[in-house]
Amino acid sequence: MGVTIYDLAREAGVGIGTVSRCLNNHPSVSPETRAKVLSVVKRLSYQPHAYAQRLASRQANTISAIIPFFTNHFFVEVLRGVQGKSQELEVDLILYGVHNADQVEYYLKRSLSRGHVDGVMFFSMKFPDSYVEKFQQIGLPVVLVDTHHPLFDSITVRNVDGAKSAVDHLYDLGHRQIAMINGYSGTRPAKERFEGYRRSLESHGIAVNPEFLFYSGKEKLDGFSRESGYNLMKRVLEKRNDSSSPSALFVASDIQSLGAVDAIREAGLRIPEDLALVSFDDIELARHAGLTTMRQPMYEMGSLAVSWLKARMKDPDLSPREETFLPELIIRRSCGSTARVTQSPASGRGAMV
Amino acid sequence: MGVTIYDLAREAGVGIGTVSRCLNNHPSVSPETRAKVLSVVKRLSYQPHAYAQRLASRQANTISAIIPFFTNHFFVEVLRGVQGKSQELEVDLILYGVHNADQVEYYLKRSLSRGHVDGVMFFSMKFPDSYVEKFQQIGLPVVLVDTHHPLFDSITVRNVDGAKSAVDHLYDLGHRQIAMINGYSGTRPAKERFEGYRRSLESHGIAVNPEFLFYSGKEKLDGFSRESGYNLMKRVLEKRNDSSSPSALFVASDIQSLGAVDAIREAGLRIPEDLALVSFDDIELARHAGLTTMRQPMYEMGSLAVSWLKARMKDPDLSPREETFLPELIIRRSCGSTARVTQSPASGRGAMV
DNA sequence: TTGAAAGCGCTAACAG
DNA sequence: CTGTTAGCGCTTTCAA
Repeated sequence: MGVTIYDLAREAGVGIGTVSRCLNNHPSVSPETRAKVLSVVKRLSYQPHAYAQRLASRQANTISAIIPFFTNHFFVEVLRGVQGKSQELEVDLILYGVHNADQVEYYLKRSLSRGHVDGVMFFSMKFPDSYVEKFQQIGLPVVLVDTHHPLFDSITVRNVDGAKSAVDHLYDLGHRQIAMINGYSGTRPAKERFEGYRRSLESHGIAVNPEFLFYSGKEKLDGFSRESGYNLMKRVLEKRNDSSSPSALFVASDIQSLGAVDAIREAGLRIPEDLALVSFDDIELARHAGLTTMRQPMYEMGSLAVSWLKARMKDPDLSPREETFLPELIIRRSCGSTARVTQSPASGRGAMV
Repeated sequence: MGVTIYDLAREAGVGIGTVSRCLNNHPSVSPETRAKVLSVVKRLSYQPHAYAQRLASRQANTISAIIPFFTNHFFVEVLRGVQGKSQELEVDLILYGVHNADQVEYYLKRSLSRGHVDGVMFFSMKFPDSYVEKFQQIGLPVVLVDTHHPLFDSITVRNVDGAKSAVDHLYDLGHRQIAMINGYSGTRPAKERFEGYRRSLESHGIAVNPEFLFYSGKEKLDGFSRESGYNLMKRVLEKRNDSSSPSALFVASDIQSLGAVDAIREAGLRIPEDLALVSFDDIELARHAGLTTMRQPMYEMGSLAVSWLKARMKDPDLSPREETFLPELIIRRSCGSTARVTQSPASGRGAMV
């Protein structure tokens, strides 16, 4: 069906080894032979057979990304980074989008299949213990993003420092009664972001007021949802008549913040005059809604993951690396800062047609 | 390094052919032999080598998707559909995200590489003429989504009908002075959406008023951008003092509509009281912003693309198929309809953590 | 029902 | 510098 190196060899009057060498830029080929072969390559519009190459050379030149698809915005940005770097490095990217827990194992198994991929990136989910041994054994490189395991490379965000900056910012704006809306307390981001909140207050000599802590239960998406933000904000507002009511809130995620905004508006209150808000993530909707937030460098994380994977593919015995990214404060309207970053009203990112 | 069928054969005391038959559920294997082999398979935790299989069986069980990454929202939804269906059908999905025109050719070439993929899906861009012949020649299945070519399967949206519905809706709400903000007139969506606009007015006995037509130039993203919407709306508002000013607008895309909203707000006007808006696409931001719009069934389009590709892989000689999806009117706040669909305030789709 | 053997198209080691 | 040869791990005839 297709043109093979045998065809090329016959046509050019050389051996297949020579053809292969030409194709792979091997140094020891005379310029004339090379020219001759390459002209035949062009004439017959030869295309190498990817899998034959991969079988013979014993590398797939392909990596896979196992990434949750339900966390809307994060994955999009990260994926951009992954995709951009994969292309730059000329490796193929197999995308495994996870919608539920079962799929994780399925994809892990699939990636494990010998020769299938040279490495896998695993995002935002707990890496199953039952698989770490398998990967170690096979020696298949793994890079973890937004999650952590001591035996693998991992790229995470400094939630504690980020949260602290967020709350510091609120403090700097004069707020002293700062409440927090959080996700499910069993999750790492919830724990760490609370820790940052705690540290900030502590550093300013303010005790954490348990009345000011609003955790979601173990619900859908661990409470990192618009619904949860809405409901928790309702609770915040109910308590408002008490002696000391918060003048500002640190919300653990933008998506919750969006729900909180709905609740605040419903109650006829103004942001930031009545209640200032700072949240976390900087998803695209946050920009649109004017939320002050802590930006996670998602693109960069995705991109770095690919670079690391590639490095590890070259040298599998590197000891596990860790990189932590510091979130950046993005000042918009919701916090009431006068040091607001000016934004042109028409700064959309792109349109679909 | 890995366990091969030779190991299995030796261990089970049979030939490799038999092992292969067991693995592939070939009927002519005795139950005992099968059991014996399969137990060895399990014991040695054998994993087939994907590329060896693919080389020998001459099919890749992999498809690729060449999809623009700059059109933020559309691609995300479509990708969800593609990914979901790929998984259901157990084919691997190679993702080629396009950021600029050059990449298109690169990826096309890459997909063309013999044996690499069994089929390719091509989204939202003009399929280069220079490549249609190549694909035809190699017989590599292609499915086009949100774009069209007579020689390939294509899945598109009925822009004309959708636009007509949008404008009909405005008419039904009592508007008679309906202007249109459009993208660059050279693009298919711009042409078709205008055509729908025209037909709607015509069917109601209203002549198209050239003064009411606002086209963007051939700028970034062909004018399907927030900036363009903003700028065109400014022009609309400047003309407002004239004898007959529009009471409603049909905007060719949500993203432009978002820019238009900015401009309207800046002018101190209200939506929908002073100006009603209906747009097109139903990107996620549209929901958030309360835009009435025509929803494109993006997930379904992605999903169908994979199904079709698979069908064509089975039977390459099918004649080209076409499917057109009818956009659905999603009523929100921007049009001022009282028949508004009720929406819980907290209906976010998902959070990142 | 089964084993042996011939590819699939390529890379890479080995002679020359 | 170049041709030959031996795999890579699997599928698939073809005999037995």
